[in-house]
Amino acid sequence: MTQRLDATFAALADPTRRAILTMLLEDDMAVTDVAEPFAMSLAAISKHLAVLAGAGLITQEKRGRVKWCKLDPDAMRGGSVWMQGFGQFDPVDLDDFERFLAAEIEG
Amino acid sequence: MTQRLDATFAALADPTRRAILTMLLEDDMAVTDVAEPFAMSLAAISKHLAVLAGAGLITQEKRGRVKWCKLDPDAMRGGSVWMQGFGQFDPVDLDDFERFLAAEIEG
DNA sequence: CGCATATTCAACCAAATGGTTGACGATCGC
DNA sequence: GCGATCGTCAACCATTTGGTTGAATATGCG
Repeated sequence: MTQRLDATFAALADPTRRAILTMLLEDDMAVTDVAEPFAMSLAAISKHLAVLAGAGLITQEKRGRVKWCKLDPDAMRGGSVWMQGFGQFDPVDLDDFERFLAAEIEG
Repeated sequence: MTQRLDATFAALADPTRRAILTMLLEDDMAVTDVAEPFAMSLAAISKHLAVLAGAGLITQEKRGRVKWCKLDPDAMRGGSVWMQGFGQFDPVDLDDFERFLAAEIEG
């Protein structure tokens, strides 16, 4: 649980990766197309996508020679609930947060 | 704006720092007391607190020789709104999210 | 004053991160 | 089959990160 949050937040801590996620909000994309707007090698983007996939924030499916990247926003739920528990700036399921808190403390 | 999110998410990506934040949810604490439950040097905790303060997630006020650490949950709002915009798992101010999105894309 | 407590600083270290380039393995289209 | 395209792998590099220790700087207490 803790490691899941580690992965989620670490993945989101990079501006390139957040930009990729916003792009995928529009539509699923091939790796090459994801890379196109960035001033960075395809290999670098490929690594970023691997990080996002590792955190569960995207899924990748290879069809033919192109690998399609699809946003999986549900993977953000854990982190979102965690943050909301602190801020209380938005309605939040307190039971959810209590469980996260407990898991967090026992490491 | 982007850098702010960088700092927020990077700060939250470490389990020690998240645990510290949950401790501060209870009450304000001195640095030494924050460090007590961890199997790690005081200096290391001091650095973690500096990271949290740098991200605005806590404030530190020195009174006498002890430095009090106080949770500042409002600093989590930006990241929380950002995540909610993706997941849509909870009510969110869509206008807020649109602005974040725009800022994110132009880097 | 003199000692203990609270916290940071500085130097150092190992490991992780974010990037590069070049070669490579698949797959598509002609 | 062949050349172009899609994507990853491997090796390398610089920087950042998360930790250590030991010395230094305040501040409080008797």
